[in-house]
Amino acid sequence: MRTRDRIVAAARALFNEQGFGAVTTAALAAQCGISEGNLWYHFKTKRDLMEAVADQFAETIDARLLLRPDPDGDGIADYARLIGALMEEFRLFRFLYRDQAAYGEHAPVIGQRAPEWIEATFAQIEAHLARLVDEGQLAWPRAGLRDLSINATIILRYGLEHYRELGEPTGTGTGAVRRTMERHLTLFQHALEPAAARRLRTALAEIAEIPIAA
Amino acid sequence: MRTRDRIVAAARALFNEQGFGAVTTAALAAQCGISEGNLWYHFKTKRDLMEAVADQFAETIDARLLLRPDPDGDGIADYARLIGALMEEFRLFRFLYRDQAAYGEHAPVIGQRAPEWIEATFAQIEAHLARLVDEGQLAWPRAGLRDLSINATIILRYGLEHYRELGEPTGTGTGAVRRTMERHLTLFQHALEPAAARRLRTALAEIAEIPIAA
DNA sequence: AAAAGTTTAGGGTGCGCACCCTAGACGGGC
DNA sequence: GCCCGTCTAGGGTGCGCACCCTAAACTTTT
Repeated sequence: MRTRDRIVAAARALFNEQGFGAVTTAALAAQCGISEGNLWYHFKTKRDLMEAVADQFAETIDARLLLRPDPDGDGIADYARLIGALMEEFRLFRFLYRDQAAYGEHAPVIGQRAPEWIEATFAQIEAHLARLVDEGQLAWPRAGLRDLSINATIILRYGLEHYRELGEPTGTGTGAVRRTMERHLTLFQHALEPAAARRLRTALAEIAEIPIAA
Repeated sequence: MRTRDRIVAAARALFNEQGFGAVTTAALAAQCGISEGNLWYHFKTKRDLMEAVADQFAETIDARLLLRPDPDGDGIADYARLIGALMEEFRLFRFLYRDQAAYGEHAPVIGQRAPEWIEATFAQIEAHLARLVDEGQLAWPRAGLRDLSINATIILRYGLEHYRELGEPTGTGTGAVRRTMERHLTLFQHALEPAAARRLRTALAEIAEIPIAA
């Protein structure tokens, strides 16, 4: 891996743990096992580094937003795939999801595009849920799918913070990701066809075991 | 109002807007219309000031946690009262609710008590919802009330951030508070007796108009 | 082998910020 | 009038941090 990429990855991880402001360039250089001078060779300012992370964030979101329910596929599997991708994103860029509006100042791409991303995410989830309704796996009024999508997004997104504040560990392997996904299921599991509910639960449990690209 | 109290109130408001770290003591003094020296007369360190705000936070939560559904009262009114108190708290101490775990380092009371507060909040909401079930106003399985309470807490709590990120104004008078409360209603309004749903909606709308102690 | 790119080590700067210090002014209570 | 508490003004310090600089060493590419 190129040094520059290693720096961006380490920065993202440290920002997730401590927040952007609390991570010193000295600590970051040490984490990468490089000299601070080398950090400055690759990035002119700390803000440039933030923008590199933000660009990755944008790319990740753009790629995820391409996910669509397959018309000839399996709605449950497609939905699980989407939720898995979302959770991965929330974890990879946790500091940005913790207080995204505040980072808009540091990285213009975020400030400009956050609203559109959020709306597109709701629409994406809604499309997947609508597929479940079409397949007879979910009994939910069409008019209520948007609200369900929004609520699901909020629950998934803030789930890890929720467990963190309860004093529970939230890192990989702790079960927090699985619990977060299960929590979001409580929004609509009563309206799922029982076998579909079981399949979805199983699919999400498998996804929860996949470690993220640290 | 005593200067010390004015300082604490101004600090809380500025921390809500900018976060603790981004508020300089110089800016705070200016906001209070006092000299910086006077700020240091009242508080030895910035952290002492943080702790004063945190103490208020703790008191507010402890007082709110005393709210109980009145056995001889009206479940809907009691529930609205609780939700109103919660929303007020989320707004008064918005910065602490934005990233509460991170503030545990600055103010020990938060770090030590956050888990217990959160659990108590769930139980409180659950008790109020159970009352609605008992009164026949809400059709919800008793076993599902805890999940509903948790989800409601998360939605209410992060609702303002949600609108903020959509680029919508969230201050007093913008309708964001009302929309947040309505959003949480989408979790269970389909299970509310129709007249009860209308009454609750009306009660929450009235609460949303009450400005918070700036 | 030479050129280009990357990295190190070690010194440094400038700035922002929390906080200190001091003498004196002012206001309220006795 | 005295005492005490509160506040001001204006000067300051020390520290943490992002970032700079430079020569040399090392690695990769041509």
